[in-house]
Amino acid sequence: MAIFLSDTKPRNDAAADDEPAEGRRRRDPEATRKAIMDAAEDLFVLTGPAGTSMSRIARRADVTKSLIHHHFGSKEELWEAVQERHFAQYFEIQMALLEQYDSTEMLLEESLVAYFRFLQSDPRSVRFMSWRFVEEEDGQCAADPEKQLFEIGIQKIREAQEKGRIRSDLEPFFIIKTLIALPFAWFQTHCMTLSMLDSDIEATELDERYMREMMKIFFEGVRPRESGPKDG
Amino acid sequence: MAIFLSDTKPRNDAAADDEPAEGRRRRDPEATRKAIMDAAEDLFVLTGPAGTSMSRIARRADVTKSLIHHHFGSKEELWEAVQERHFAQYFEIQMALLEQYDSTEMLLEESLVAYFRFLQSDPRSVRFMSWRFVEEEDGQCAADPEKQLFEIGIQKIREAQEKGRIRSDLEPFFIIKTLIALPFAWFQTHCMTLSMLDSDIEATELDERYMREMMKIFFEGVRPRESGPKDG
DNA sequence: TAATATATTGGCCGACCGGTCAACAAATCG
DNA sequence: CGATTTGTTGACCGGTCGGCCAATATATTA
Repeated sequence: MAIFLSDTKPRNDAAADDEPAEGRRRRDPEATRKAIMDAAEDLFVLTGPAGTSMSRIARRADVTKSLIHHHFGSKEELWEAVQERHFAQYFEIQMALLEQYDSTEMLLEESLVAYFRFLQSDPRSVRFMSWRFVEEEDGQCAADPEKQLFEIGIQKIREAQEKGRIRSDLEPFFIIKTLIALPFAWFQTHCMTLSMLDSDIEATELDERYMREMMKIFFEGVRPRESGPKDG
Repeated sequence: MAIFLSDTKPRNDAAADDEPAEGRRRRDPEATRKAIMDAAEDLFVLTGPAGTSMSRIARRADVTKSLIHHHFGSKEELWEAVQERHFAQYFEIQMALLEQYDSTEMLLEESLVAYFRFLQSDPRSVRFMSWRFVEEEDGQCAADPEKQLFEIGIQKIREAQEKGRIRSDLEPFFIIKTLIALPFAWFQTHCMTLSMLDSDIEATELDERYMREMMKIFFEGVRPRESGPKDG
């Protein structure tokens, strides 16, 4: 139940040589905003917006609660700001990944591996997404950048289909959906998967094995067939 | 932001003909426990454990807060009781689905369709699972019934592999992982998917299309190959 | 029926919630 | 330099949180 999580963070570690010993740093609103968002992101990703209190964020960011309200307004606005910042860099990374994908040279395989590696290296993204899903209230519209990523991805897949790299009888949108689902669901259930299996298996090795199997299935599923499907 | 959700529920709707008008129902601890758990489940699934207050649950169940504590102890214990009850019936359904699967007669296809239909008909299960993922704290061990389901599923797939229905070069555990991931991720992101696409598409029709495409990919991926994989 | 057990209530607790406010201090600007 | 803006603070607000407790009403039992 209890999560150990230090609520205080050294804002600057022993680098105050040109500053008077008794004095505070001279104020720096940008750094303050960043410190608040960093602390908020740490806590939000861990306990979600409902489970995270403003005072906890303030303590962790080493500022007063009032200062958070001064910079961000309400808790919800802070949560949205943190989300925006996080997804901005998420979309940047994904966009870079997508743009370096060239249907004539780079295989879809590499994109899938890249996405898998990204989620593997950044579990926060998985949890962030999960909070969004679970938080979803009435209208919950998908973010515009997300649509944009999908549109580009769809176009790339369509090109690959025209070049005969991918089966043409599949709709690109759904291909992407499954392509995302496979790595995401793995890492979303990562903790429970580990606890279900023998604990002497290394997590990273398990990841590799899943990735291999997942890709075997996926790419056998999407690669073009020479002969039509036969039954009986 | 605001979710409309009536906090009170008629415990018995106008069926008090043999009861004195002024009197309360005579007490019924079983029914009370059920009423509390029903209300708690409604709210937990919607706003999560952290976002749901005991008083809200009490109001919705039409009992006092103290009564909840009397029957369940703490909020966490209530949350666990509700989880247990929900997963008990989830596992019961899944077990029934699994047991009717016969590798000689029933195809894996039908199991996948059945799972898809189940999640489609019961969005609460998706949200429940999601809360568990997101709530995960340190040890978070997988429930025993869950392991049991996996073990049976693995065995069924192994049988199918021996009968040549499924590729033998895939580990059954990972086959199940992907098999679950595909429908689950779809419904977890259902709301955002709908908002991303043109709103004139019917949700159920979209579900059907996803299911078809997902199954095309998955079963091309897991079905046995006559010839080995060729490259170049 | 009396005694006991338990389902149920309303009131209360201290802690904490998100948020506001006046005051102050450090930048900025004139 | 003085005036203004703005980052920052601590005290404080009403409200709600989860939980506790004594009292009461109903069932059960002896």
